[in-house]
Amino acid sequence: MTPSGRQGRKPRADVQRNRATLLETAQRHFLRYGVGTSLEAVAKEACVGPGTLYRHFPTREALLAAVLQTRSEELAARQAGIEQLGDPAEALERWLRAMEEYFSAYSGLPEPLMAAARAQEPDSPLTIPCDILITATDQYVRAAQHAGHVRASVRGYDLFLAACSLAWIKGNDTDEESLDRLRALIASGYRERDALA
Amino acid sequence: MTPSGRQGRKPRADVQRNRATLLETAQRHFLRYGVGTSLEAVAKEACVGPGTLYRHFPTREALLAAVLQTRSEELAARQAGIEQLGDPAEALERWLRAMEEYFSAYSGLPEPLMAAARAQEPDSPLTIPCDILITATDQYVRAAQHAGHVRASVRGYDLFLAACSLAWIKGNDTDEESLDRLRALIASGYRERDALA
DNA sequence: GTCGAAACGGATGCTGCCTCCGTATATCTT
DNA sequence: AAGATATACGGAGGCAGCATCCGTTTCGAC
Repeated sequence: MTPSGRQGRKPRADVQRNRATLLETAQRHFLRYGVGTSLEAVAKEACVGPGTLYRHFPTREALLAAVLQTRSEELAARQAGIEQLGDPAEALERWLRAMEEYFSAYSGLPEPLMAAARAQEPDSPLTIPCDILITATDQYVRAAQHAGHVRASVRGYDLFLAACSLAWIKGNDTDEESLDRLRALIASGYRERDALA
Repeated sequence: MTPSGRQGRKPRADVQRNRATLLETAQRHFLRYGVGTSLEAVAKEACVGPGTLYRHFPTREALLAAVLQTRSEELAARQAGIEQLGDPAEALERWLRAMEEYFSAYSGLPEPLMAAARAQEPDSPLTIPCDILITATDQYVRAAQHAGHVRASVRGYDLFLAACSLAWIKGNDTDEESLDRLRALIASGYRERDALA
């Protein structure tokens, strides 16, 4: 029998401390060097051995997912703000922008996200968060479609992919002007032509 | 004085042979494993030492550019065919599709292309080919704009980026159906709304 | 055949990944 | 307070890939 209900022993203090330090350090390194940064370097700067890092986070993706948890909460906060306004078209637009920024948090982030998004079985720790985002996007899309602002053929997944692409392009140091034109191009691609607006 | 006009010595035969074998092998490996494949493995399969590979192609990008040369010629051929038809809108559409396929030739190809595209100084062997493609795209765009089929705000570079993104998404094993919807979305983004048809 | 330039190729040093297991330590027991 | 034990630590080590350097080989010229 596993001691599932109550643990027979209080969890050790150093575990939580190390985990927190690792997450903090990893976030800094992802920010500075991208998601491909050396995990050994992260471990060293967190003053733990590589073994400890890998015990806490078995794969790079697991670490990434844990670090991303914080950002996800920020995104949720923005989501709450977005849903305040009644205009579904505006809401969709802002949501897409929020996702794009979320995806641009660290350079190289779009790749693992894409990989996780198409996996049906949650073999990656990123699959669940991705599915949540896709579902959320779909809801914004449906609302905007219902109000006649978005073409019927558009799926939430399509715009998820679009946001991912924009983040990818952004991560390649493309100038903001070109990005704005691309965003506009995509927007006028999903918007209904004879919108009531 | 350098013997620039004529070489003082006939080029060695093994040089050309090795180069050809390396290109052939590299193409196979890029095709099977993507542009990130192990260069050591390529050298080994081509029956040369790593030193030889690096002497012929100092960087991964140099090798990639050389391999891509072949594909470029195919693209040029398609371009010739495209310019036959008089419809500029159709021509642009086909050109974009051709570029997308070109970019999808090997998995991981879009990244170095993007990196090369934004470099102004040809520090990468891929910069020149990229500029050629962008210029070509711009010409197709202008022609289509002149005929009133494409919105005035669109630049060739924008659609180059779009094609690159599509290839990137494609390289992440996205299903063809979603890709088609994205292509349609982009197309209806750059097309003029009140087109003459 | 000999010579010299040119090219070869693999040994080498480096970085990063990931695992395994002897050691250290936090918590529990009495 | 001190021993017992589960739990976690950490770094050594094996592996793979990159990129270089230099002693050796090979090709072409004469």
